[in-house]
Amino acid sequence: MSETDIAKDRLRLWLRVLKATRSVETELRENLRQGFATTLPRFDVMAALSQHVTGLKMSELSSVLKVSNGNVTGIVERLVEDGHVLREKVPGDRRASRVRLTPEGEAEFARQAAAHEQWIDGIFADVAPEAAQGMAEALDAVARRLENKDETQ
Amino acid sequence: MSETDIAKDRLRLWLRVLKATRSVETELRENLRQGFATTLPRFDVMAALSQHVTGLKMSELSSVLKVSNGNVTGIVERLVEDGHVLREKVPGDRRASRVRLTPEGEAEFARQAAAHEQWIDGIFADVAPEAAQGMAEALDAVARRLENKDETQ
DNA sequence: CGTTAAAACTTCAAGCTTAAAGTTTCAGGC
DNA sequence: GCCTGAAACTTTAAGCTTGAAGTTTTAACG
Repeated sequence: MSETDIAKDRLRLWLRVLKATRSVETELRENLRQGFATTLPRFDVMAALSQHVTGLKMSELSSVLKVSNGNVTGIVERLVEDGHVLREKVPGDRRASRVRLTPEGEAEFARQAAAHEQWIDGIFADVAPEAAQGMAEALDAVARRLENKDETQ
Repeated sequence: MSETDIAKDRLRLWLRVLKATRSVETELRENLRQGFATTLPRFDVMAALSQHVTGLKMSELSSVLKVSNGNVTGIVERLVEDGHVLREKVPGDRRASRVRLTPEGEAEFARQAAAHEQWIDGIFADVAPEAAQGMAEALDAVARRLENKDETQ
C-alpha cells in the first residue's frame, strides 16, 4: 500500500471517529436536556468537580476540560445561579477562586451520572471488549502525539 | 467481569474517544485559522459541497452534516460573503435553494483539503493499520445503533 | 378551487466557544 | 519600598449551535 493510500485511510478513520462522536454527543445532549434540563458543558463541569471534592480553581477546571478560560467563567456562573456549585475564596490569593459542588449539586449530579452511565452502556453495547482495548490504545496514541506537539517542536 | 464493570469500561472508552476527538478538533481548528483564516464548520460545509459538484440544498447540507437547519443558514451566509459559495434557485420550488462551490471556493478548498489530509496523517501516525480496522468497526457499530434508535423504539 | 398539512427555509433567544484584550493581584528583583 | 512581568480571572466581539417559532411555498384532498 502506498503512502498516500495510508493517508487516505487515516482520513477515513478520522471521519468515522468524528461521525460517531457527534452522534453520541447529540444523543447525550438530548437526554440531558429532556431528563435533567441541563446541558453537556454543565454536566462536564459537574463531572470534573465531582472527582475533586475539595474543589478546583477556575484555571484548573479549564485545564482539565481543555476549554478556554473565558468559557468556564460563563458555565460556572450559570451553575452558581442554579445552586449546583459555589465559589470559595482562596486564602492567600485574592485573584483565584475555588469552585465546589454544593450538597444539592452533588445529589443532582449523582442522579445524572447514573443515567449517563446507562446511556453510554447502551450506546456502546455492540463494541466488543477486545476492540475496545485496541481502540483505547490508538486513541491514547493520538492524544499523546498532540500533547507532546509543542514540546518536541 | 460483572455487568457494572463492563459499563464502567464502556464509560472510560467513551471518555477516551471524547478526549482524543477534542484534541484533534482543537488542532485542526488552530491550523485552519492560522493557515487559511477559516473555521472548522466552514471547512465542513465546503467539504460536503466538494463531494457534490451539482450542489446541495440547505436541508441536504444540514442532513449530511448532522447539524440543525438554522445553523447551516448562518454558515452558508458567511461563505457567500467570502465568495466561496453561491446559492442558486431551484426550478420548480421557490422555497428551496441549492448551494454550490464557486470556482474560487473549489480552488481554495483544494488547498485546504490537501493540508488537512497531511495534518490528519501526522496526528494518526501512531495508529497501526490493524487497530484502525477494529476501531472502524466499533465506531460504525456505535453510529448504527444511534441511527436505528428511533426506528426500533 | 379552497382548505389544510407539510416542506424548506429563516429568524430568534439562549447558551456555548474561542482568541484577544483588559483588570487585579502576586512574586521577584533592585 | 517600587517596578516589572507573570498569573488568575473576567470581559468582549465574533462566530457556532440548538430548539422553537415564524414565513413562504407546495402538495394533497375533497
